[in-house]
Amino acid sequence: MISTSDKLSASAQNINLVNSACMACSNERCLIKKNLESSVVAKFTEQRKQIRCKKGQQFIMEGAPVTGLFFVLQGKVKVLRTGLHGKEQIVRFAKEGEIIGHRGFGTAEYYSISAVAIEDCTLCYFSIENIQLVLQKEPALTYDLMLFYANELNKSEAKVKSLSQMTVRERVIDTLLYVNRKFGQQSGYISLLLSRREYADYAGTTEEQIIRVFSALKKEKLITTKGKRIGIVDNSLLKQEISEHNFYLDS
Amino acid sequence: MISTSDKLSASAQNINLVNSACMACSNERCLIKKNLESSVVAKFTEQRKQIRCKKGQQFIMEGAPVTGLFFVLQGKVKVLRTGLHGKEQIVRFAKEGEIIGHRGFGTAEYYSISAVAIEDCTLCYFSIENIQLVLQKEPALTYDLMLFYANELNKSEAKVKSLSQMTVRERVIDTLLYVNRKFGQQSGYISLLLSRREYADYAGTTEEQIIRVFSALKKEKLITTKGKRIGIVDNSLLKQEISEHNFYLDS
DNA sequence: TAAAAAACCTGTTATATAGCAGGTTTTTAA
DNA sequence: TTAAAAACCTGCTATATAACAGGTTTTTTA
Repeated sequence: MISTSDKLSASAQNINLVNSACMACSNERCLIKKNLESSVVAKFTEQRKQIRCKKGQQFIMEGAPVTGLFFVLQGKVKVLRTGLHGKEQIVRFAKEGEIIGHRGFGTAEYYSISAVAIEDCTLCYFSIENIQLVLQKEPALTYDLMLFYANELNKSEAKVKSLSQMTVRERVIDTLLYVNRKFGQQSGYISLLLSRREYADYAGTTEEQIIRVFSALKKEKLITTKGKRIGIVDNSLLKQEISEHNFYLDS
Repeated sequence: MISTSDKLSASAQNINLVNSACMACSNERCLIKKNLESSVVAKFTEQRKQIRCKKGQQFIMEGAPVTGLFFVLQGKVKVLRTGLHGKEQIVRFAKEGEIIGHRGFGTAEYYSISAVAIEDCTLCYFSIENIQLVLQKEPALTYDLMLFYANELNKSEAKVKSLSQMTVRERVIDTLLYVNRKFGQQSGYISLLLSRREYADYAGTTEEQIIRVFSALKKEKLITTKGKRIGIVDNSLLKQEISEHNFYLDS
């Protein structure tokens, strides 16, 4: 078994080359990028591996042993877990700068989620051993990661609340607002192209219900649709409808 | 405005006295206790405040500004958030050694939950400023706290899954197993005394449903009841019934 | 220990939502 | 460009669960 410190120094000759990859990276929200002034973190990024993923490709398998952490360099990803009777549940969507696979951190031996590219992606990969090493050496990064987890926890609990207290229509609206907030619109339609089924898997309902609610919202001129594309027409009215549920998390 | 470092040195004369409180503490699972060998953490515990709470008393108010973190020294606590139409939702139950109020950490300005003592409690309190100070100085503690958050996140997402994919009966069983796992039984009944309403608020259903499921489980000789007291008769059969939902989290 | 309050229970009804079936449109790929 | 596949849509039905109402038992408190 090769020790982790060996690995960390193994590719010393690549420092400039690989560092420049992170240095040149424009994902300001990336935790690694944010802590790059630390020499420990900078050295850590030598161990970074870059992975390309085609649309539809799965790069984390639920139940597989946890080997490392992924950061989205470019592209969009859906994070999901397989539920009862194979029904898949979409946990969240991720874009540039976001961490994936952190749920398996620490105690968990196996990934509790799967991750699938919803468009062609470039991913940064770090092994668990390297991460644990750098976290022990760089408290600022650990602190940032802790805050990230705290934030994720808040979002997850907001979802618990939404599932247990919102109607299907409200959850669909909540989902639309979430996707729009996160990915924005381009020429009048949400930039993230999802099937009705995927909306359902995120909102915790069925395809048919999504279709029904979309139809209703369209009739009420709150959204427009064109095939799979969804456009938000009246954001504030949609927000208003779920405002009683303490909608305040920018998740 | 008094600087935080001033506060940390203010009660230097109490070191032995106050430290001994944490030193003598028997909550081995407490993160503070676990990191007490660090002099930074030991010094930090000087700032600990002890609070007593009567049964039913609320010590964190949803929406109030975040001032600090609580640790349960003794007693049992329910953590809840107020939902739509005043319907309360119980997020979790806490016992000795557990952290409360961490959800407000970092970005959040206001507590997203309330905390109420379900029996007489003794709490340890630390202000946010002191905690942030000690976290910056003691990476091991930060790391532990990070893992704690990661774990909480897993539990929360397990709950998302349970809410969206389990039937009411399954959720009730899940709740019974959770409470039993966490608080155990005494003379044949679960040590935590909850009303049917509280079970409902945790399981995400209504009082009536809880009562119906309890009746059914009683008829099937899986549990016994005596007033509010619930006894688990056949743990393994109950587990079996929800096993398809990947029941593996000791939350 | 008696009165009041809280908690518990059961039957009935209402309703939101899931599931099914069969059709149409859109997208993908040969 | 056309065929096949995937995605979308609508009406109908089934069903799990919530809500209501009115009663009983248990617990609390004065």
